[in-house]
Amino acid sequence: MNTLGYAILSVLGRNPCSGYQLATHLEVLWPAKHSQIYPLLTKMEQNGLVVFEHVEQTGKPDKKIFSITEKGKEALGAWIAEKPADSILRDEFLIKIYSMWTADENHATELIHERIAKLEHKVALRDKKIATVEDEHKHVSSKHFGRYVLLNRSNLLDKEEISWCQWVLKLLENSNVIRFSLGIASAVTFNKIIQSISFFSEI
Amino acid sequence: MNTLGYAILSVLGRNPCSGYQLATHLEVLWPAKHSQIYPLLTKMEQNGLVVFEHVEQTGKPDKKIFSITEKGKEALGAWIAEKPADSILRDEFLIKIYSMWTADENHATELIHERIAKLEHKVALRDKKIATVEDEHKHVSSKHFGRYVLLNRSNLLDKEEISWCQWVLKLLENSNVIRFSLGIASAVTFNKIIQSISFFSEI
DNA sequence: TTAGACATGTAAACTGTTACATGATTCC
DNA sequence: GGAATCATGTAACAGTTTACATGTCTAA
Repeated sequence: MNTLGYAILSVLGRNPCSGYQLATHLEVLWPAKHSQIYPLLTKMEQNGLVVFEHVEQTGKPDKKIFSITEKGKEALGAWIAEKPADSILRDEFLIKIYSMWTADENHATELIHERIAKLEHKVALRDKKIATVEDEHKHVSSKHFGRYVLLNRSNLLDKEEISWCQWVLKLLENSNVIRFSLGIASAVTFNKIIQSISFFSEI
Repeated sequence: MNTLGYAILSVLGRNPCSGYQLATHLEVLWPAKHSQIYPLLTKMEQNGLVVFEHVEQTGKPDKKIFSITEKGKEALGAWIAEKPADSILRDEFLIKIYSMWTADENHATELIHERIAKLEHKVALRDKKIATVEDEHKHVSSKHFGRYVLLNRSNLLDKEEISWCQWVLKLLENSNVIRFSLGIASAVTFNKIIQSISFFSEI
């Protein structure tokens, strides 16, 4: 069993659901496409980790509702007790930021503004989700506690990244000020600008 | 060419280096094993994006020092101008946190403490790296500016995650207080505890 | 003396993405 | 009329990891 399998067991541990629903719920935990989820569910069902029930629907296609079994819960519990593997982040944005100034300096501001817009959008969506979490699910005793704290985690981190973006924008702006004013600026003005650039690193 | 290829070009854009060195430098940009890097470098060399020079060494194995070509710079520049793909984060810790309380509540505190330790270790290492960045490389004009801002980004985010971990620990602690004191606590005390639990969400 | 850094490569296995396949319903 | 949602599946391909291979030097 791979990590995706345990992620699936985690989601099913709260609510039985279809492969289609799993694909959306997994997004925050361990992103996967339906083409990976369906075959794995079949395999897990054969191994007795999950069971499913056919649900006929009118107007919509029929679906299979999967639930976790006792064996599945045991397997999940054993896996959780192991130390988690190091996290892996793959983000093209980081590569582009890294090389931005060697390749095309003017494009940098646009790239960062688009990043901010995306992050703000994500935060807004999650804020709505957090707002619908009822107070009784915000406590350790609730099975929705894990989801609640993870939603908050993502938002804290995304907001922090927005702050970082704004810091970088400030650095870019200040460097433009220097460039435009170098011809007329006195040494005193220049030093003031240089000092203002490092305002963030002192926080 | 895949994203790893552009990540390699990005690193070579600053400093020519060997496949072995690339493996370490790529860690923050696009993690990859040497078994993936070496064959790709050969392919990129055949396509004229990079060139290499044999360097004989005594005591150590010989190495190939790769540099980016003009064609490589053009390819990188064109790729940077495209919109970055959505970032992908795969983190087993998140799955374990999500399921922690259904499977084994007592283990949660340990898991989070280990997370904090790891994050603090990473931050300390990066702080050292940031400290060695000279002031002239902290400006947009430097080819090390990208690395400098990315180091700061990672540290800001890791520090924010440490705060989040401490918030979760607080929630867990408070729930224990409630559990232990329920038999003797007055309604007033109970309400005070409940209020203290949400202190963080008001920030 | 044993682990880790330096250094490069290949092969097999596994994981993940894209494309192919089908089809009704609802909302703009 | 077209896109999105619901719903499940397979096949081919691309990307990533683990294991196999080899060998020296240095520091704990």
